[in-house]
Amino acid sequence: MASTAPPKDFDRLREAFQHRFERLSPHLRRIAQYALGDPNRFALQTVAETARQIGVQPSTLIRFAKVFGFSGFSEMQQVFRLRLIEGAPSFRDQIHEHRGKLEEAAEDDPSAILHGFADASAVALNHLKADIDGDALREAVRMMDGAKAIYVIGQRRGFPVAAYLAYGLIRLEYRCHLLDSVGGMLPQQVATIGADDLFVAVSFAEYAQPVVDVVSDAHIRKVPVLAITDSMASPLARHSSLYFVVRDAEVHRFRPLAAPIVLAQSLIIALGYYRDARLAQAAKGARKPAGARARRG
Amino acid sequence: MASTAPPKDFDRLREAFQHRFERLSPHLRRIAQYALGDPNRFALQTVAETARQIGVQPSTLIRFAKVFGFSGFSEMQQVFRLRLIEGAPSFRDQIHEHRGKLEEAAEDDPSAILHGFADASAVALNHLKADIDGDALREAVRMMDGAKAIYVIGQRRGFPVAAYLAYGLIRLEYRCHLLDSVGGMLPQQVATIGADDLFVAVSFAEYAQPVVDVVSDAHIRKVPVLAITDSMASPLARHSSLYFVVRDAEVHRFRPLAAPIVLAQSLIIALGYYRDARLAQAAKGARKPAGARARRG
DNA sequence: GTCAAGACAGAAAATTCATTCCAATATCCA
DNA sequence: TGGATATTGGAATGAATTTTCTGTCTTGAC
Repeated sequence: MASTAPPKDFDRLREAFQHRFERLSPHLRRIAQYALGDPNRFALQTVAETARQIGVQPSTLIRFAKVFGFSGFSEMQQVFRLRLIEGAPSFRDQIHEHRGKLEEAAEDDPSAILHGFADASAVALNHLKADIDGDALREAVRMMDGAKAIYVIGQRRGFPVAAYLAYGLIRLEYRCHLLDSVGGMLPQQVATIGADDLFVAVSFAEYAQPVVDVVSDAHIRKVPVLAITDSMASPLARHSSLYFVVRDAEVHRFRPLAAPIVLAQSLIIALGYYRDARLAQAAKGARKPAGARARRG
Repeated sequence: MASTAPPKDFDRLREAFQHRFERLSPHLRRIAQYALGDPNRFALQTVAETARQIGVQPSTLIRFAKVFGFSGFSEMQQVFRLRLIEGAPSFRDQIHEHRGKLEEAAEDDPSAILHGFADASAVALNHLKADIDGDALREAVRMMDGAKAIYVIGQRRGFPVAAYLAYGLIRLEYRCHLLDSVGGMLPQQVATIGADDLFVAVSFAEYAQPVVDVVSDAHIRKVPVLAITDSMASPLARHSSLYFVVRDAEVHRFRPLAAPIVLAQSLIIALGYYRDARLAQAAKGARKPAGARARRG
């Protein structure tokens, strides 16, 4: 076994785990993963408990410790325990420490910026809960589920949201295309979209012109449009069949994206349940009259 | 002995300690004091160790536990240990509580899904505030500001975050490229990145292989890598110069993106302030010796 | 001043736990 | 395909730790 001196502090041990990870056997890898993935639990559980959770034998844990130069598991676990005692002085203290200087002198303290921005985002999430109408969500889900194909567009600040929507839709196995303007063929792409498709647009002030153009074009051509935007007065709101307004207060000259992202995720989740329910219904209905035809290739 | 049901969570136990403190015998008081004064240590030490530190006999600790309705010392210590495992008292409990009533009763109610998911995201934001180290943020900002060019990559769930980072960096007028795999030239693109550039990677479990490959390739070639991922055990953590771990609990089979998004936004904001400060400094320094040359084309 | 009730110390017992060792299995190389 | 090496599984062992138990001490009341 490795006779090198065992790492005595957590950071070194973590580095050792990460450094030797590739050279470890499968079981030992899983141990390393578990230990780094949930170090607190690892610090407190007994060998038997941890072994059972990982799905290895207790003896494997001892071997693991010895590979890294410890005399046994307990000695290695001690490093994890010390981190808990000394490393994290106290959650409570840290929070209080920041709360004092939170609102004011934030500019040169990244940590304060993070705290402030996270708080602002949390506020935005509360606004979201209050603002979004349940019926509108239901209708949006129906629109997405019923579309032959879904085209998603968003630029600048809206692009991440659009990207998530496209990702989620594809994960749910909907036919979905994220319209970037790679190749500069955006208008031509949009021209192929029909009335039984769905257009999903995400745009916030100041509204990116291509998105506005594409949406109003779609609207004229009777393509249903679902919009996520930041004001009822937005050009997207005017030209869409259904839209969600997500208010965001500006913080540090930036607007939180948390609220629209959460809205997008919620839409995807709701759509997933909706589709599952529809499929279950269809399967049940089809079983009696026409035989087993619940799934088709 | 008190035959009342023992407090099962830390907050209740703490209250019980405080409430009955005056009525305790001297030794039991000292135990209560020690336990609340250094709960982490109390959670980790053995009966013998704690007894020696307090200056009482081990059996006194068992009696202490029984006074509060526990079957023995170990059972009481378990409450202290759970607190450490689950992080700050509230976070995980909140998620679990909400998960119970919100996740189940919600399937056909999009509004409930939105509320539940927004709450879960808010919890994730609290995690974020507690987890992210201020020094690491500072270092990340320095890395970004000092890089000749910044390359951002992220796929699947990480793509929206990567997209936001790229957007923010470009808005701040940093030289930045978002690496999508359009055209399938990803490895070749990466091969052109040098040691004075910076690589920013965003990836969560299950880690998209191209991102992992690209990061480990960059790491080998000594290109600094800044990673945003979800575990210390992540392959990104292994191969990066600096990484942020953003934990989030799965809700409705989807993981909230709010926390990594907020982290990304905070990084951009902090970077903006940092650059402004640097430029102001440079302008002031340059004004005297060499005339007005604060900005260069 | 004595008695009673609770608190405490310390050793002994019981339980739990980490560790060891060997057999069995899987993996790799020829 | 066969052998060799590395890896894993599982029961047995031994150490450590919690818990129990009994006797002693302190405290307060009558």
